[in-house]
Parts: sequence; C-alpha cells; structure tokens
Amino acid sequence: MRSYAGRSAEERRTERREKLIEAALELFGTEGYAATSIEKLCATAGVSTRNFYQEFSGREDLLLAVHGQITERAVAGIAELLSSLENAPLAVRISKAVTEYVRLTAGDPRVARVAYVELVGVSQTVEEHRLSWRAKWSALMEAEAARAASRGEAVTRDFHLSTVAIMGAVNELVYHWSTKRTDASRETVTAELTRLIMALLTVP
Amino acid sequence: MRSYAGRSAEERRTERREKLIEAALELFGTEGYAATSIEKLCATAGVSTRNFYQEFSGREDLLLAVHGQITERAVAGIAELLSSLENAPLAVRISKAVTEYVRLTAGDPRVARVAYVELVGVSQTVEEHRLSWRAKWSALMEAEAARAASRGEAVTRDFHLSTVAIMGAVNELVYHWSTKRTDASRETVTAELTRLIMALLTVP
DNA sequence: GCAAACTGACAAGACGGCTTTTCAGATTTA
DNA sequence: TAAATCTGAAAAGCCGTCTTGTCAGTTTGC
Repeated sequence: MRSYAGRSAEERRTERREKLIEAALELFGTEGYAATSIEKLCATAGVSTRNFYQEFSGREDLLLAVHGQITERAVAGIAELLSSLENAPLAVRISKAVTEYVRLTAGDPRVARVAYVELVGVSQTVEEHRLSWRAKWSALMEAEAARAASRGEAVTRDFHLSTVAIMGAVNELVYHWSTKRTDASRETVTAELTRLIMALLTVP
Repeated sequence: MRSYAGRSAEERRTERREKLIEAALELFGTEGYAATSIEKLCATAGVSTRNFYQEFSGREDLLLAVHGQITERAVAGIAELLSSLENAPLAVRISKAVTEYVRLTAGDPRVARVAYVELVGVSQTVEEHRLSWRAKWSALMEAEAARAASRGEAVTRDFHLSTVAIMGAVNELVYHWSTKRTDASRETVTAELTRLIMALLTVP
C-alpha cells in the first residue's frame, strides 16, 4: 500500500466508503433499497464496482453501514442531551429528548425513510440488526423510566411493554410527519409525543 | 370454459386463488417476501406456474391480495364489534376493540409478520396500498374519538396525530408480542394498549 | 527515467428468477 | 368412441444483476 494523489491508502479507502454511504442514503432514501442496484450506487458515488467490493461485502452490508451511522448518531445525541439535563424535571427531559430525536431522524426525509421503511423486512440478517437496535432503545428508555420512578416523577411498574409501544408511536409519527409536513408543525408533533410518553409514565 | 373434475371453471379458479393465498401467507409469513420465489409459492400451493399467471399479474399482486384479505377481516371485525357495543362506556369499547384486534392480527404470527414487516418498503405500489389502509384506520379512529368527545367521554381536540401514534404503538406492540410471546401474557398487552389509548383520549 | 503500484472503465461469465410456450395425458361432450 | 377441451409438469428463452477479471493509463518511489 502506497500513498496516491497526495492521500494515504487509508484516507482513500475512508473517502470511498463515505462517498458510498452518502450515495446509499440518497438512493435508498429516495428510490428505495429494492430499486437500487450496485451499479447505480457506484455511479452516484463516483466509484467503480471494483472499489465497492473492496469496502463492502454486498448491497446489504452497505445498508447496515448507513443505518448504523444514522442510529449511532441518534443514540449518542440523546445520551449526551440527557446527561446534560441531569437535574431537570422529567417533563423537560422528555420534551427535549423527543425534540432532539425528531430533529435527528426526521430532519432529513431520506434518513427517516431508510430507518423506518427500507430497513424493514429485507432479510434475516438485517432484521436481526434492526431488532437488536430496537432492544437497545428499549433498554435506554426503561433505564430512564426507572430513574424517573426513583425520583418520584413516575409511577413504579414494569415499563417494558410501554417502551415498545413508545418506539412504535414515535417512529410512526416521525415517519408520517417526515413525508407529510403540511399536516402539522414540528412543535405539534413533539408535543403529541411528549404528551403520550408523559401519560404512560404517570398513569398507573 | 367447461366444467372439469366435477367443478365449474369459476370454482376451479377460486380454489386455485385460495390455495395460492394460503401458500403466500405461509411463505411470506415465515421465510419472508424477498426470499419467496414464484416457483416456491406454486410448489407449496400445489399449482402450476401457468395457473399462477392466470390468477395474479405477479408476486407483488399476490402480496396485495394476502394483505387485503387480512385487513378486510380486521376492519370488518372491529366495525361489527363497535356497532354491537353501541351504548357501552368508552373504556369498554376501547378495551374490547383492542382485544379483538390483537386476536385477529397476532393470533397467527404469520399474519402479523406479513402485515407489519413484509409489506413495508417493497415497492412504490405496495407502499401506496399500505399508506391508504393506514389512512382508513386513522379515519376510523378519529371518528370514534369524535364520538367519545361528543358524549363527554373524551376531551375535545384534533386527534389526527394521536391516531397515527396509536397505530404505530399498536402495530409495534402486537408484532413484538407475536414474535416473543414469553415476554408477557395477551392480557398484559391489551391492558397496556388500552391504557395508552385511554390516556391519549382523556389527557388534554 | 523507469519499474512497480495503483487507478477507473469495461467486459464477460455465473447465477437465479420471471414469464411464456410446449406437450402428453386426462376428462368432458356429442 | 371420437373430437374437443382442459390439465399439470417441464423446459426454454429472456432479462437483469452480481461478481470477478482484464487492461491501458496514471502516479509514485527510487
């Protein structure tokens, strides 16, 4: 491996990888995963098919990479936000977390589509990836609920099913809003979700 | 067209159609839509590929037929149930409707998988079909909410976003439970959903 | 300047599924 | 019984995609 065009081999690989992930976000997020061939991906990224197979084992691998990037950003953003609101009241923590989540995932409609539509039902492998992320989100929310309960801000009960329901509600609403923004303002959407989550945490 | 093997042409066509829909439910619901070829479908149904193309324009057409059957049964079941509970209190109507919905869609895990996973993100056409059904459910729920409000059983506000959130919550939880029944009893699931819906209808 | 390494573009083989056609055999009607 | 009709099974052509291999041209290190 030798440097080339002023860049090291490592840099060239990383750059190609990023260009392919960007192209995947664009194509998977607008035309759909099923309708996107590897040739289209490479043409959009300005990369040869040979390069493609140097970075990814196939189209599915690229899909997982795109989703991984999206979700890692979202998890990191929410975790950082919550830790910065250490002593804020529950309603504020929930409201700000929801607002940030909506911003991160629905800010770009392509992101929402990849995360909530294109990733679903692709294959056994992708499905396992999807469900494992879902479990992580669920655990994060259960921890937050337990914290609220211990501070007397929420009732004490098993919140596992509640977190699953919340994920469904949040994702469906975020996707709905990302496709039909005329339906309501962003504030209305976050208010609706905050109301739902607060209700689940405080109603016995 | 002539009768054959004691059956009219119409009967033979209907029977083949039903056998194909049953095979599709089995294969789409266990191995997945993407992994199911037309040959597999025909072999499972005990029908030739020639017959297949006499009944359906392609694999996607069959998927829509399966989902149509599932959803029509669910809508009809819920509508009938609600009209039979004309004067029952809201909590009872919601609870029984949720119970019936869970029974209809999660009773058979294959049904849940086809409805909530395999139908998502297949193609533009299928997506339109899916979103139009979602809009119908939303309208049904909005009407029910308006009815409850006029009887003083719910607050008066725009419930559109709430119905979208409810659909997400219900579908996610039903699917979750249909795959991991050990997590909770059916009663726990319906109780969780009833709580969520009642909270959204009564919290301002 | 030169050999070695790397590049993108292109092509070609492999593969699998879709869709139509063919065909021999079974069943019905006259 | 004979002709017409319908049947399932098999095959064959078609198509698009994936994946690997080749190649001439460019850049690098010495």
